[in-house]
Amino acid sequence: MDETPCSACPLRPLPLFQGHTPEETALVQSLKRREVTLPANETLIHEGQTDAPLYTLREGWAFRYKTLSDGRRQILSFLLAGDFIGVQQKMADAAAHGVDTLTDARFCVFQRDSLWELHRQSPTMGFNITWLTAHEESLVDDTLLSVGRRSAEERIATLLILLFKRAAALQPDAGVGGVPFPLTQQHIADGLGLSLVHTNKTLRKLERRGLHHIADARLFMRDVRALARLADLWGDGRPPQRPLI
Amino acid sequence: MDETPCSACPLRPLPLFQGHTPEETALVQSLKRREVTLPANETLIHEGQTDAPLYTLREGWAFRYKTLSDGRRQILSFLLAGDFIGVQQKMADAAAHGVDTLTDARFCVFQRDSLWELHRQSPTMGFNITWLTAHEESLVDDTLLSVGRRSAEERIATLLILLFKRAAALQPDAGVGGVPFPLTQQHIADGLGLSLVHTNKTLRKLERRGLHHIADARLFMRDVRALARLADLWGDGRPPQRPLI
DNA sequence: CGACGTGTTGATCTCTCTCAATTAGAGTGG
DNA sequence: CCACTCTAATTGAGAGAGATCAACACGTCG
Repeated sequence: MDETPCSACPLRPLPLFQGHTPEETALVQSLKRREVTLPANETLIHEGQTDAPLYTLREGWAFRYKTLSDGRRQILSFLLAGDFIGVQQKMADAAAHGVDTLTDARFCVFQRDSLWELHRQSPTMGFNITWLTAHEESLVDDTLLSVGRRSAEERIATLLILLFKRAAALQPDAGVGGVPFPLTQQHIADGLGLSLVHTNKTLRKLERRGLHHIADARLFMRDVRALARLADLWGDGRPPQRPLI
Repeated sequence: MDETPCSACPLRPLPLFQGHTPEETALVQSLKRREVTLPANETLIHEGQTDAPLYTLREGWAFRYKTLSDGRRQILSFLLAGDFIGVQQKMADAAAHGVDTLTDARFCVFQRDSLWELHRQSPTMGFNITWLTAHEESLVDDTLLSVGRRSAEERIATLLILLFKRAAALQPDAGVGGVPFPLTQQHIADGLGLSLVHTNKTLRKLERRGLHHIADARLFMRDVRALARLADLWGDGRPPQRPLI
């Protein structure tokens, strides 16, 4: 219906999408099939679904997840505007992951074989895809480090910092007045491998200490330094210290 | 020195590498710089190193990992012959991961920009790279599900099954006499977000129950069904049950 | 108004961690 | 051949972070 052409995509001004030639934009446009909008808390891709098309998240928040047969759920990553969805879906000998929305969301839909067409017709775009895929993986790597080796406090501090960064990068003012934060505590718990109750208690503890504040689906960072210290994160570049012991 | 040409690469007969044309093989050969061999328990890529070249693991086992500044380590994935190393390294705003060998290992070394050359000169190969990268991520996804939501017993069962599958796929007899298993219990612990002691106790419990057996760096599966039940894994395709509650 | 989803808090319970000690093998040097 | 050292595996005991159970508060909505 009221679909935006790729050439006027609101995501184009973002740093990530700089440098696309008009031809490349036209190519993407030609592969795009349609757009879909979904309300919050709906399923875009069902777990185990194998024939899902390729999506791009144009607006809103979503997340990828896997569940065990008894219902335990692990959120694998959160998806923000500009993220790719479904590259991993292809040819899974292991069952794939599901994708649900966190907010009302709008997706661009591409045919499954667009991935190949993109590679074939534009090596540059193809290269970008691998880069994006690799980058996606590095997000999961970070989460795995958290879930595997950080305490609850540290995990939450890490999540807040990383999500804040990503959300702030999407808005011009870089988040001075806070950034959108549509996750419920259940989502945080499922993203960090914690129970809902313990997530709540830890979140409250950090908030009471004045490290952050969450209200009306917005996240405010009150003491990034303290959070970063907790998270054992140093913006860019790790300090030159090696394991001390 | 005694380097094998790509056309005679021992990995070529594997299903993953079928279907490469002679031209594609020649292209890879032209981008290959050299080979390196490393003894067991050595570092191929240091954590935080940003200028690492691209590698292919030709023979042996290795693993990717991240550590916190106090020494806590999380193994992100295990690498077997045929695996790609270093695609994620590029342009990391977060510090990258390290790569260590588990056994004596042999790597093929490619220039950093080979990734781009490959895309430019052969869309097919470029497409394969994204596919491989996406597949790598799905391995990490699986581990994240384990570490986030499975109990110690379940995690170990899952790891044994998945590693057995991968190792068996690399040998003609499909692992009837067991497969190589060069991990120490510390590696298992670091790969599953467990402590060494608890890993040992859980491993022994499963072994005493007759589910598996590890000896002389080899893994024998004694009761795959029981392990799969524990792991909540069903070979291919998830049973049609939805979360029950 | 009752039902529901989300957040909050207190009280147990338990899985897993940490600490400590021992065993077994491989390698080294005398 | 035998101390000596190192690494990996093993086992017991006690401690603790986080899970589970149970209530309750609050806002939204049909």
